[in-house]
Amino acid sequence: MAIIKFNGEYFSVKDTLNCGQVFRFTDAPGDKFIICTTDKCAVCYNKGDYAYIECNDGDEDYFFNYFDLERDYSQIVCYVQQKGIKILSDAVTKGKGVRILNQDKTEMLFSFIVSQNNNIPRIKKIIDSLCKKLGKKHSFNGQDYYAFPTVQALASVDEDFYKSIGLGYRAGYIKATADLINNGYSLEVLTALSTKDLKEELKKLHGVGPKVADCVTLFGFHRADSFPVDTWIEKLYYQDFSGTAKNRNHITNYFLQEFGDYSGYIQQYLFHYKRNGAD
DNA sequence: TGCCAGGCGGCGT
DNA sequence: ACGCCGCATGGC
Repeated sequence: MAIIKFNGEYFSVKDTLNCGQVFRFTDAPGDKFIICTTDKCAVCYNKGDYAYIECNDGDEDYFFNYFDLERDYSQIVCYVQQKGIKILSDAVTKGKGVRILNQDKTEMLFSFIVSQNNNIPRIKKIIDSLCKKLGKKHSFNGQDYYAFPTVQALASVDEDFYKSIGLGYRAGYIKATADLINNGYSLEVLTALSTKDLKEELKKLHGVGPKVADCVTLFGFHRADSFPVDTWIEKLYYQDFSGTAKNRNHITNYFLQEFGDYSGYIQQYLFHYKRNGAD
């Protein structure tokens, strides 16, 4: 067992998990969280002035990168506060421990196809059953968990299977995308593209529109010049920014112009603030 | 119960 | 390019 100990000022495990970027985590006793990603697992928590990550020996580098620990978030928070926008300052004061995780591209793509027009508890449930039914069983800390399915496993079942676990009309999207990637389509080669081109490329996939593409560029490729607009952010834009743009694409463009390469971080602070309350 | 959820594809204009 | 509609399911 390895333990990563990291200054907790800009790393709140709880806040990082509760801003909608990740779905495979559960509560554990003692205000801890069990986090699964790809085929790995860790127990994470804050205690005193520090955040702790307990993982298997050999996974330290993976989780150091996963939690984006090489990045200086004080500089990001400073930029956000210097904008002088009240709701932003409030959001970042409340959520300065939010980090953007470096997650697996494939896992993000399938997870956010599942997420469309869906609610977070249900998204978590569906992804959990995908892993249980199609993922490889592992154990960590004496407890069983399941890896995110390989694309081979995802492609090995038919659309009816996906309907049977509650995916509804998204079943066809998952199946089509699984087949495509299993037949050789590579997400990794897309890394060479600019964020704009990357988004356009992702949107060609069945079931991937502007919002899902923005989530994949932000959470899977760590492109912070992305600003996903979902129903929460849309409400916030009209209520708290007195926005006048008429559709979600325009809202995205508004925020990108305002916040440039910091857009993705700001989106997370705002989403966290809006969904978890201002208290 | 009815509205809503980290929207998208298809279609008409 | 833009707007509208149907869509599966279940959380609350």
